[in-house]
Amino acid sequence: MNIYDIAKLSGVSIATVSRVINNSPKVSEKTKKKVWDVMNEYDYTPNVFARGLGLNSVKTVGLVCPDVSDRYMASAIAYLEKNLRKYGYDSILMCSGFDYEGKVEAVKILLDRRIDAMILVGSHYAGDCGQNDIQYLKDAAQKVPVVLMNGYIRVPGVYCILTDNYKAVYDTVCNLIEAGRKKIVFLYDANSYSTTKKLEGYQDALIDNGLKVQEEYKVLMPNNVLKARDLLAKKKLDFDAVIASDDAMAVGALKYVHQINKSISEDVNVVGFNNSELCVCCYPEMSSIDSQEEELSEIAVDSLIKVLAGKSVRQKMEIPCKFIKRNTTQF
Amino acid sequence: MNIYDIAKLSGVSIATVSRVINNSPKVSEKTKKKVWDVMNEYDYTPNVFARGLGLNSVKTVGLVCPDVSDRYMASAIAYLEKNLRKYGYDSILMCSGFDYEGKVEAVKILLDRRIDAMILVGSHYAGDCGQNDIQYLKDAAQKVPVVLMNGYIRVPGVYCILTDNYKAVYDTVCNLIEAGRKKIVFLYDANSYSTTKKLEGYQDALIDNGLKVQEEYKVLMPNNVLKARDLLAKKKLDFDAVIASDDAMAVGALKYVHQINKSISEDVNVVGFNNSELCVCCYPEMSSIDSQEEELSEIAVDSLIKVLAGKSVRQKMEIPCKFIKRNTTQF
DNA sequence: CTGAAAGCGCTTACAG
DNA sequence: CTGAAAGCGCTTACAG
Repeated sequence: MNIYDIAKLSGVSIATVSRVINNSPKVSEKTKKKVWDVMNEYDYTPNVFARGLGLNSVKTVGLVCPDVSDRYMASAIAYLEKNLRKYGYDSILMCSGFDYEGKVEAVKILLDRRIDAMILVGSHYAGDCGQNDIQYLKDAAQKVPVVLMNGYIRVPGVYCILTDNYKAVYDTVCNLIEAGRKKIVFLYDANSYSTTKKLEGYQDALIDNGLKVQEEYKVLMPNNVLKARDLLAKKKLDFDAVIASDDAMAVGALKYVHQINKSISEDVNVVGFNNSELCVCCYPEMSSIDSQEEELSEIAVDSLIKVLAGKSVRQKMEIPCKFIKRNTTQF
Repeated sequence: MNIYDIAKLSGVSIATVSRVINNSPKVSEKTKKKVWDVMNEYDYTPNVFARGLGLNSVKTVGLVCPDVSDRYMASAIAYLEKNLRKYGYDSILMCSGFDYEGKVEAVKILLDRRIDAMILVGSHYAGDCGQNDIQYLKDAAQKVPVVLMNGYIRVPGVYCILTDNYKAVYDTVCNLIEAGRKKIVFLYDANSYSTTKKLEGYQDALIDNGLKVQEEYKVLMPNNVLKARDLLAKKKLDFDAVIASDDAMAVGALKYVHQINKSISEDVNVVGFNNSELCVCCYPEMSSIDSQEEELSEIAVDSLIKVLAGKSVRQKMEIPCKFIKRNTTQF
């Protein structure tokens, strides 16, 4: 069943059928209805490939993230898919991995599929692998609009939507210091854009409060509860507060504190990042900085739709994080 | 730049170019190389839409799950995407939600996109909404191969890959009873296929060990740590073991036990399901039943590829779960 | 408001 | 091993 069949059955030309499919205003209501009825009766669906050939688009956006099994990315992807669908866009998912090659390949596959736009989730696309490694994004942005969620690069055609991670960490560390903490550890798992911002916030807060930035207090580690715990145990660092770039490491730290029989809240404060369910699994429950995936996703999609409609949109949009204070962790 | 340009530039016909694109064995190595060189030089990529029109496929599979932000589904989707890509298939993601309408819509959108196959993740597609609600899957299976991950329905063209949830729970409950537990609670959050199997395993184990199945010990609740904890607190149930259909509820139970100053392991055993990172966040760490997403995803993709290649494949494939015993929970 | 016709860029059966 | 030609099923500028 194709457009010719429908045309024949409804006694019009294929041009007219095409117009009613695309809801063209130039068709009379009467013929519109006539054709619709036939299409419904025979359960006709236009062939996407043919439409694609004609229109050079099938309303698809590429969603790329290093790994959807990561809680943060999964939740972003979920919101994005939902929001995009509202506007009739389907989502092709690519888990690119964290390596440069994987990222380049994912972007290439998507471009070859003639997607209408691309949304990259997580700040691992903003050049954490070196200096010139965003060339592939620049190239991609020449072809389709590119949205970066939680990363920032100043490239025409790349729209960046992010939360203010610098400020979130800066403020938190200031609060910790005001509450009397002096030996504050920063745990992180990557050198991505957002992590770098968090690190800067951490360092600046220390400096602005007259504390020294100590190298051994900046700990790079796997983002994994048990590994984080054990690494801290091995290092035997002496600290009275922890802030981590993701919850899993923070929970690991919390467990370590437990292990050495210190009291969370009394002796040590622990703050996580991303406000995942992990925060309420541990004891005591853990404060965390919420990175607002839902809001970001919404802004990302709205902006993208505007861009696709030819409207102008700001190249960088930053919203504040939210500090989620759990009763049991006080400062 | 299209196939005509390449043909002209390499001095052959478009038929030949098409053949080298498709790596047809009928082309001489010499012309193959000649054409390849031109394609590479001009960075030519065949137009997917035109290919789609000609081949009636663009090597895409639809991935549908109720909600990717669920840990279990996210991890399955991640593995599926990765495995499918190995075979050159791209993945269109659809988060259908848990309602019937959403599921039907997701499947329809995918079918309209002329996907080559469909993989449904989670057992919510196996008819948890009523009796006749799998008609849309039957219809879909007429058009493309359908794979159900962790669900089972006996429908031609629907291939079901699942873990033996019944046995996993049955065995666990038997072990609990042998260890002296008598008041075993079962927590669950839905009436999906797999949950129903788990519930059956729970009940049969009780019966086979001469215990009574008590209705108040089967607790339907939201799959959420704090809500689970609070609901149990409100119910004031007296129990000495808990098994849940997902980790979050189990952790909630564990926290409740903590709250009433009972000892996990001494007084109460708690076992979760899906072996997520939540299990190691709580204290003490929690045992859980691993539902083998990675293995399932691999089998799912392998089977699908076979089906697409016209080979025959078993309609139902079931593998055992793995019990993950954490040191601190003993029985 | 409607139709005839060209065009989108491939694939492939057929002939050689 | 290679090419000419038809076909895949749409969209749309043009003419009326």
